[in-house]
Amino acid sequence: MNQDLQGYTPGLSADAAAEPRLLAAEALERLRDLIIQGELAPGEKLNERVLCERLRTSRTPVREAIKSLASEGLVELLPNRGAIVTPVTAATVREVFVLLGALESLAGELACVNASDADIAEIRALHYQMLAHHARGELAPYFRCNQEIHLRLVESTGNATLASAYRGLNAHVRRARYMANFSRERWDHAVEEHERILDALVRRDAAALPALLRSHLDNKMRVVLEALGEAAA
Amino acid sequence: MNQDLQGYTPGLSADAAAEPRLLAAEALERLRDLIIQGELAPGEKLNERVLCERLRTSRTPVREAIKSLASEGLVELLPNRGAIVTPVTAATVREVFVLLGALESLAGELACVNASDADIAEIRALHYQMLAHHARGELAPYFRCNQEIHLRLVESTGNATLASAYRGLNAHVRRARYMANFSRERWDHAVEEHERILDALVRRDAAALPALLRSHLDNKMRVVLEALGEAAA
DNA sequence: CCGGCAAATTTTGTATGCAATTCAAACACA
DNA sequence: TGTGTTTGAATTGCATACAAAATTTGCCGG
Repeated sequence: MNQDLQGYTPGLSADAAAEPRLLAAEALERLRDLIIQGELAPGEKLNERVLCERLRTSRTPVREAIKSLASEGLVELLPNRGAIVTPVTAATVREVFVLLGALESLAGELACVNASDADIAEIRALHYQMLAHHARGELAPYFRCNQEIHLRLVESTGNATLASAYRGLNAHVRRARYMANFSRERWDHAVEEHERILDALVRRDAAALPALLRSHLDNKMRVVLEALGEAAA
Repeated sequence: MNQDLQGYTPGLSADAAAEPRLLAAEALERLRDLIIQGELAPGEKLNERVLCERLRTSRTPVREAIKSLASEGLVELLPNRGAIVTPVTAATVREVFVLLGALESLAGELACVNASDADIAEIRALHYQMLAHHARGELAPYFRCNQEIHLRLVESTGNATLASAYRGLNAHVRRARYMANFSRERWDHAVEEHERILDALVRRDAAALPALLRSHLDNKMRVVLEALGEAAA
């Protein structure tokens, strides 16, 4: 439901001379990153003038970006009073995770039927790459692989609407995730879950995969909620 | 040029009477309705100047509305070339319905646990109202009741994120629905399904309700796809 | 010192001007 | 006649000017 600029690959030998990029799209992406990485804190007021200086542009693109972010749910609009970064509460995190669980569960079901062998092979490769990062204790690269695996799984369903919805919701989670540093034990457990998930995917076991994904998401949720200082359900 | 014209008419615009509503929000709503009701046809190009005249406003609110609609997926942005109404293809309709099926299924599960007795009572009342419209063959009011029931069900889960995602996707479906005029037989069948759905909800039967909703959505999808002239899966 | 009112300032919302890109039509040339 | 080019019009993207609303500041009376 959010517009995605996924087809754009910045560094791939495209002619660097021509730059048909729109300022508004650029502003949208940068603001979204600022929010996800917490540089714009939850609840913080977005001052248009300040953002204009930061993004080196005028108010028009900034305002358009803010409107888009509101549609994605990352900011809230207060009529005649501007916009604030959507607060991250335990309640909303729980809501998002429940929804993501349903989405990934559906994705698992569909992927078993629709994913190509190449899709699965790529996911398996990413899985092993992730294992390597886990073995070396490289947290940030592990996270990237992890994200990539989940995203690829969703995309392998061939349902672009599902993938788009997934990306939008995932932005919320990634924002919360930034606060969550979990224990080695939790980490090991998550990796084990991924082993079982990959196994079910390779076997195209549509009966098992959805439940595995849902419970995996459920555990992720608990970790994040703990980090938020709230008791998980 | 003549600034007097803009500040001139507090009472001339038809809808001006009461509220300090924002033009951008108004434009967004009206454009969305125009798209959903097919007055702006799928694939049609959105000309800003034309829309400005139609909505009696300047380009700024219109542009912001278009950006928001793009985030919702109702229009597609073509950089430097404006925007078009997102085409309705059998493929995207199928995608959206599959997703909606998962969402309503989840909603059913959650509603059985979280809905208040008052929520369920209200849904039951709407159900009987819908039955009345069905008995009288009043199609449009029937649709409204139907929509309202599904929306109330989703909202009764208490998961605002879920409800928001549902509303967004539902806009797409309603747009397709406008083309679908189904047979009396199909209609009767849909009503029967609603009977079973209401029954499961009243019993808070979380084991049965999700599957009922999913299959209900699946049938709705078939009807819409048929109306689109495509063979359903 | 405090609370409430009012002017001043800031900030948002809207309209419009200007530049750059795209689209279309006329034209030149083979 | 068909094709490529060029030039003009229309449209989009961005910046800015203007108006309205909200926030802050300062003043006054109590």
